[in-house]
Amino acid sequence: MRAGSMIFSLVQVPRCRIHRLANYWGETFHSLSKTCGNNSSVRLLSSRIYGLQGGQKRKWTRRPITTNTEGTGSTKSRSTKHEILSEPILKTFTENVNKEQVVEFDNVQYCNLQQEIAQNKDLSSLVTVITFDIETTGFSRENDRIIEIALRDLQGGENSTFQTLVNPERCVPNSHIHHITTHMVNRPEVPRMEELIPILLQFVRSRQKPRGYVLWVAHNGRAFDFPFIMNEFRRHSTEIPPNWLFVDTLLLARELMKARGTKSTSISLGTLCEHYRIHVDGQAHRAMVDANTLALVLRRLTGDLKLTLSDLVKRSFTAFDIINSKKKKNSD
DNA sequence: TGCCAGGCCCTCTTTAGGGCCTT
Repeated sequence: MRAGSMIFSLVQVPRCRIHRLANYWGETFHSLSKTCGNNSSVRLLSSRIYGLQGGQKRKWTRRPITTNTEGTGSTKSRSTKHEILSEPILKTFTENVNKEQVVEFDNVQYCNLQQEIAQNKDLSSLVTVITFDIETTGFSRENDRIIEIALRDLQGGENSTFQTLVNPERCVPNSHIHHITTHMVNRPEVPRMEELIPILLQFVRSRQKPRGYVLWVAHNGRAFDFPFIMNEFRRHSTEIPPNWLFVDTLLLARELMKARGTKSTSISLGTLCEHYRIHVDGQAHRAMVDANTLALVLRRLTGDLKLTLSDLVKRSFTAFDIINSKKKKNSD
């Protein structure tokens, strides 16, 4: 059986009043634990793009890059072969992606999510939940750069994940953290951020529902991942799509801690994994591994907090919120 | 010389500071 066909789509869930996320995603997460690292993904680790502006033709090389990945808590060493996949969807990403399309994408009229929530409607046909993680050259969103990005669409199915190294065009000083070296990313085959953004937008677009929203989930995303992504977009004169919402699992973990009256407990992703006895399948601090781990943590957190998809949307914030809070703080 | 990230939360608190979390 193909892994993708085992994934339980959110769209297939019958409408009901109580939309427990844990119930919705039960099958999805069950499958996730089996399929992490499988071939239901789009990897973009070896690419070359020409002429992003003006819809010029671009070429993609098929140059496999091999990286060694150490398994956490294990002496086993795995060799992962990264190369451009040949699925039709990837062809869609790599052909005819230009800024005009992105602008067209931004002109789409989205549904009124608040109204849908107020009417207690099932949001599963409107919201795409994506866990994601980035690896960077450091903590500074201004001075550091993204060197790896990975996404997992929780509705599963074919091409539900996206991962790639990113060429930062600078040295990587913190390889001891993620084991991504300067040599691995500073290569012509590895896409630069300005090349990657249109493809990333196209991928997300392929996963979202008609007139729907995309809920990005990251751990400590409010302070780190989301502003980092926003800065990269700003640097390359691209606006964050208006239908992107963000949820921070660190805030959910704090909420759970508070509800339980627990204090002074670590709520790092690693500690949450230990708490929930989640097996990390691969090397932590690699984007895809952490995005997969986060998907499992999210399931447990939303289950413990008894959150529906609507509840999660209510706890989300927008790029505007992040910018606004920063401006407000600066003016204080 | 001192700083070199920044948002959120807690507390010995809000006219502030320290710790956690992300790489």
